[in-house]
Amino acid sequence: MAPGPRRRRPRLEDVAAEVGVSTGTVSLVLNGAPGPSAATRDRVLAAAAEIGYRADRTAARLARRRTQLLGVMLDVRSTFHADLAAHLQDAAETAGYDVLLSSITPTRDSRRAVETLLDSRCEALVLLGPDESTSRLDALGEQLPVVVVGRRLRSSSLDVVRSADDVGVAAAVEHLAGLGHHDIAFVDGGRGTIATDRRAGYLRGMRRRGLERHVRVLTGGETEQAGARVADELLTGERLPSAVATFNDRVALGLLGGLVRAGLSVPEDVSLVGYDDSPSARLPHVDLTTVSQDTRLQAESAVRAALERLDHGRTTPSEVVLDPRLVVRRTTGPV
Amino acid sequence: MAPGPRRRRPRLEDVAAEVGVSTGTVSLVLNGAPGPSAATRDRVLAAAAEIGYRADRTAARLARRRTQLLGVMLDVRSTFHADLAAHLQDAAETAGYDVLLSSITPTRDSRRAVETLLDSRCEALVLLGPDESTSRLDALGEQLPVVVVGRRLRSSSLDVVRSADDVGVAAAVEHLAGLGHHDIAFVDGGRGTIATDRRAGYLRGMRRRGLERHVRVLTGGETEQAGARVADELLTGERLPSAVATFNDRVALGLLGGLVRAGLSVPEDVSLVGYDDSPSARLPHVDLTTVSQDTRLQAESAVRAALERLDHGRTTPSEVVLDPRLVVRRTTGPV
DNA sequence: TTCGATATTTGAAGCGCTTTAAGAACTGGT
DNA sequence: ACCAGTTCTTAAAGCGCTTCAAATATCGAA
Repeated sequence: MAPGPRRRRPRLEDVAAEVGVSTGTVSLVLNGAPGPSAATRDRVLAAAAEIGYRADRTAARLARRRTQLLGVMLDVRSTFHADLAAHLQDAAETAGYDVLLSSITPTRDSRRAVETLLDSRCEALVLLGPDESTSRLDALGEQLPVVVVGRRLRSSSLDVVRSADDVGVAAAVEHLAGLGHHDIAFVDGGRGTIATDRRAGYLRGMRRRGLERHVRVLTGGETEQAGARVADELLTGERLPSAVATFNDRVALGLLGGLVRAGLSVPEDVSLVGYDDSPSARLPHVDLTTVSQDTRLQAESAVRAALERLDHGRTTPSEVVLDPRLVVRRTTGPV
Repeated sequence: MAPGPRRRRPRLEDVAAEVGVSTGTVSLVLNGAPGPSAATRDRVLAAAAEIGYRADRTAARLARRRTQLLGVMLDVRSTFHADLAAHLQDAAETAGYDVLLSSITPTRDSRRAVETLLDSRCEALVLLGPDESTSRLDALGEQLPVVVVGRRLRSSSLDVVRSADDVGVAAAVEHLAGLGHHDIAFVDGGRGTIATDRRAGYLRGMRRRGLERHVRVLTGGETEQAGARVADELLTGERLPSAVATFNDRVALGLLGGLVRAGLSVPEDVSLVGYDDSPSARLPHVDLTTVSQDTRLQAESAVRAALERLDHGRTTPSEVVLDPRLVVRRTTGPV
């Protein structure tokens, strides 16, 4: 079929002309507003379908004095962000808002990503793991409702949704201790607030079980490399812990790889717990016991926080801290 | 700090008033259009910065009779799509277009995702691995320029960007044969066009090396489960191939897990090749030899295809087939 | 029939920006 | 000082839709 002549997109006016009413009436009908009679309603709807009319959101956003747009900044290449984004999409849609996704890329930093959102007149912003400084975020929060997801920070103008990292690791320790482990080590994740929280959770978990003297924090990192390094360290050391909790799944995976290559079995020789419940943790040949953050709930909380400000006039900052959930798989077992 | 009174967003008119010129002049300056004198230009720019003016894209899109919007439909939870999306973003930006991302979610199918794009008046669409029927896609293509990425199809109205799957697998076979392998099996991926192409590539690669009588196609699937199943099958069978090429990385990973658990070493006992170069393939303890599709190039090609239609009046369908690239890592070795 | 009340419909004023024809303000040459 | 030729600016007409006061149509009651 030859590419037909691309016709002008039908406008409200075309539908109106077709039916013989004013554009105002058509608009009311299409938006389900009260007023138009049932008869008119039917005719308008029929005509709209007939000529394949689709409202132009661009124009609608301008005319209505609201855009009903929720801006989401994320790194689309992070599976965690992607998961959140999908749920944010759903939650926003339910509330009658559109979502505008703006991803950072190697050549597009968070400042630019946010600017894009602002330029399209988003009414509120949801920032996934933003790397901006607190003061910049604060300044943003003065301009419009901003919800920060996954980063702990106290601010007078921002809302925060995050999960209780310390609780997650403490639960992991509790699980291991419950399996009879005493010699439980922790692989640290560096010096971010997240790492601090998770380490704190480890210490608390150990203390609660009276295992203070078994506390062993190993310097780790955030990647598989770090995990592999720790594996070497443990293998050459004198004492192998019976269980290891780690900063995140990637570290756990690196560690796992290192141990298995050295001929050790998990969980027979060492039990292992990760953090994040990333897709790789779910691979059948990995099947890592880990801690899962409920992305759906985080997304819903973020949308709710934004809407409270937008539609219900809240002006005081809110912080939602969700409890993560331990997912027991096959890398942990009794001593 | 108390949340200040949220001030009205400054408009073009405010800048104009500040400088004492018309809004038209300000608009010309801000868009770098010829006309305004250098002096005026400076004063306008200064005033705009001063009062923190940001143009409202929503209004601009309406006024200019173009939205300069490129709609991208994807499943944000696919790492492959995410990668493409990031590159599409960059490529579009370079060409002066904005990108609108619309993701399918468990509760939002591709039809709705596309509608969102249409409603915002995107000028062209890039669909990543759309699952719609060819006829629906064709119909879409009649309405506006549409580029389908990663799906082989012939259509009179669509542009297609994809990579040559057969070539990729053939390259894998070639690599293995070059290492001295003869007994090279292939784990199949089902009955999609992609699976068909990859299988064809395997057969061709084997034939080219004169290894017809070693051809062995194993029924596989698309997931790690399938790979694990194949591992069992191979282990219980009489003859273990010396190398295996697989439909994709996930299958390869499942297979790898199965073999290692059975005490076999890769690549010492069996060489293994995946397809996709997914993040898991790059994990240090996996380090899978695989075939990579150049996402950047695919993205750039897709944007180019769209712009050719939009800005240069092309009306005949185009198809870009890119050659994938073999990434040799550590799961393949000499016989 | 007539009238007030109620149900519908419409006209017109925007939303914030772009664009362009036309006007104003300069040039420099005579 | 005057004029054609340039260089700058501006006024005004939209873009496609929403909204709402005002106008009109409809209806039951008196």
